[in-house]
Amino acid sequence: MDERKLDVLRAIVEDYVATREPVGSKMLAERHNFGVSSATLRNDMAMLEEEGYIVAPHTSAGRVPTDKGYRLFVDRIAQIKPLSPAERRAIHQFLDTAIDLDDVMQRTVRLLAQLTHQVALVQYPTLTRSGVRHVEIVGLAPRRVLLVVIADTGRVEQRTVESPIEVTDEALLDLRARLNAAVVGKSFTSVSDAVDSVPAQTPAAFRPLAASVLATLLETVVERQENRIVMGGTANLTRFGEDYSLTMGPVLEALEEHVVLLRLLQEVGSQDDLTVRIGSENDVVGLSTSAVVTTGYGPHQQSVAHIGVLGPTRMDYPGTMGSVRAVARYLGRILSQ
Amino acid sequence: MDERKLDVLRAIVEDYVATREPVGSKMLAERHNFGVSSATLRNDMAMLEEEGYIVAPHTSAGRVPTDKGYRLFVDRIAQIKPLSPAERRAIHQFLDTAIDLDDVMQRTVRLLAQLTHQVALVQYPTLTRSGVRHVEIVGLAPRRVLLVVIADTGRVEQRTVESPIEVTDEALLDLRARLNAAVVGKSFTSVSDAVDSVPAQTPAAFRPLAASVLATLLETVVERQENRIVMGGTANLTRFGEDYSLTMGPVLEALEEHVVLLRLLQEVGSQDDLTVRIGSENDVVGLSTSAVVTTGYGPHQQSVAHIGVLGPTRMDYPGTMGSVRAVARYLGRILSQ
DNA sequence: CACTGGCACTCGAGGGATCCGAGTGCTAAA
DNA sequence: TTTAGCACTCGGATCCCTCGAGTGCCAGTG
Repeated sequence: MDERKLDVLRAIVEDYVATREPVGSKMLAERHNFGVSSATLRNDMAMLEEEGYIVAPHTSAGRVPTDKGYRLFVDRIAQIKPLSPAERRAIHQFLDTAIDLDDVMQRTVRLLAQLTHQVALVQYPTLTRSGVRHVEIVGLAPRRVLLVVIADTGRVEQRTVESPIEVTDEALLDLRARLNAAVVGKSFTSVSDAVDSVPAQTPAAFRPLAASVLATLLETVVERQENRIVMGGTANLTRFGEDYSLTMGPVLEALEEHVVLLRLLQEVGSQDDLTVRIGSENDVVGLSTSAVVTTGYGPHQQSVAHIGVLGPTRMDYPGTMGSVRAVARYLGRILSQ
Repeated sequence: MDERKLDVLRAIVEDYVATREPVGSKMLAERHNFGVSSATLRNDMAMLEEEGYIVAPHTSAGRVPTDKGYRLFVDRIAQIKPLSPAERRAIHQFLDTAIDLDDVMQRTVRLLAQLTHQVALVQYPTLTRSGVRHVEIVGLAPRRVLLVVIADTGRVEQRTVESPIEVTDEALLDLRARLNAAVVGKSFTSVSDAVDSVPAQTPAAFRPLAASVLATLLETVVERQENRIVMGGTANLTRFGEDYSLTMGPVLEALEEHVVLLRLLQEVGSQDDLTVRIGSENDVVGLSTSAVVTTGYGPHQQSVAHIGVLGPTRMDYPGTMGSVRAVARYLGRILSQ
């Protein structure tokens, strides 16, 4: 691929993102110092169009990047833009004052929305790769107990359990001790193996209770692994001009489906941490004019969940990628503590 | 106020809500059987306009209700529309299968959005009027413990506490027992009194730990009383025609401010359970063309939190009010269990 | 006194017709 | 390979006109 043609594509993407208007050969020659005439650029643009990187909305208008064009831009041209010192400071101030996990998630999502001027998505740390710090059982009623599982990421899951038998304090004490002995320190994925032997060891009188509690525990760690997602900045959707705002209905609908959100966040591309999916690359209906930038995060450089940003395909990729990466790193550092 | 003039206003509101277009005297005479001519209606409309209930967008257009007009409609004209059997069934099916409090809230918000085709808001049960079921303290690190407070509504609050002294199992056991003895069964508002005597009774060695845990406990019950709100159905904002969609930016912004949401939900009007705030009656910037319908809910007929719906002032008030009330009642019934 | 029919008037929406200019592709020359 | 020139296209803006729903007012009627 010709060096100058890449430059031309870069210029088209940047100008289009900045002005929201199709860019023509003349403007291009004026604003950038290519050292060649607009006629030459026209030739290059014709070739770019032939190869499918740009397209003209109609005959007498300039060119607009296609999804393929953005893809090439992201893959081969764009340099991830590092944050400004002011922005870095903002991250610190914003996140360091958080008081608990919920608060961290809330603040992260706001921060990300503010930095990128787009819709921010933050997934709670997944249980899969985290470990169990403590299991607590509390009697609520004669035949009902509350099961609380505390992960070492600070996340807490609770479920009520109906017991087939009357619950005594003695039974609770016994079961609590056995459970904690069995699972504390284990990873969530290995809980199922770890509790295998618990029923057998439990005194026969408590066994029905133990069985139902264990069943619920397994459900909790297996089924509800990656449940919660926080979203923010939806108001930013209106800031991209009418053409995008009008396609906003489907976008908002998609964003309300947790399943969809999870798919968006979790479909990670290569081993490269920063993933960008552009337009039709999202196989979600309604997001054909949207792009998603995601990355993993987690304590100690391992990825336990994802964060990301959604906006129009016509977005500032270098800046967005920089913000997402920076926030993810800082978030990981906070969770490491 | 003349009987027929009220009828005319009703017809104008209903037609305008249905068609989204200013209604003129002719249409009105055709569609409804007033038994009088359009000229008579014109006179009535002129009076209604003089009194500020309706207004003409421009000379040669029909009339549109003002906020004051909607207000009169809601106060004196509208009959709350009961749900259809199918809708009732939907509520049951939707809410009965919920597995925990989070799930109940999630499902409620979806349900409400679906029933009303608007933005639904659901506040978690407030702690203020609920009682403490259990307090749990778990050691996380030598100098850090996790405090978990379980309310009798099933809501769970957790906070980490930094301890000034090394935390021993013995200290935890002691403190846990004392705390639970002091506060279990008490309402959240009386917790502060209930724990007064705890530090004095605590062995001197544990007292610094007790102090910091207590401080956090009080913070939790006092400060974070009415924290969480779930929202859904924002995509419905796009379904009301362009004129409303274009004012959507400010609306979405308002909806992202938790403080604003809380204000919206909590500013209850009279003792009457169903509160409607129309247009400028919401002193929130950006909601001048929106209306909010809220009501309280809670177990055993007492109101511990609020739910509501937000949409354009041009909304189906009778239907919306019916849905909100029905969902609130059923939600209360579920929480009573 | 309330209602009605008639009438002149207003004014926004919609439908051409026209113009303008940014942008294009092509060709021939440097 | 690049450039200058040129004919051509076509969407957007502007203006103008018509159309019709809707209004207010007035004089007449039961």
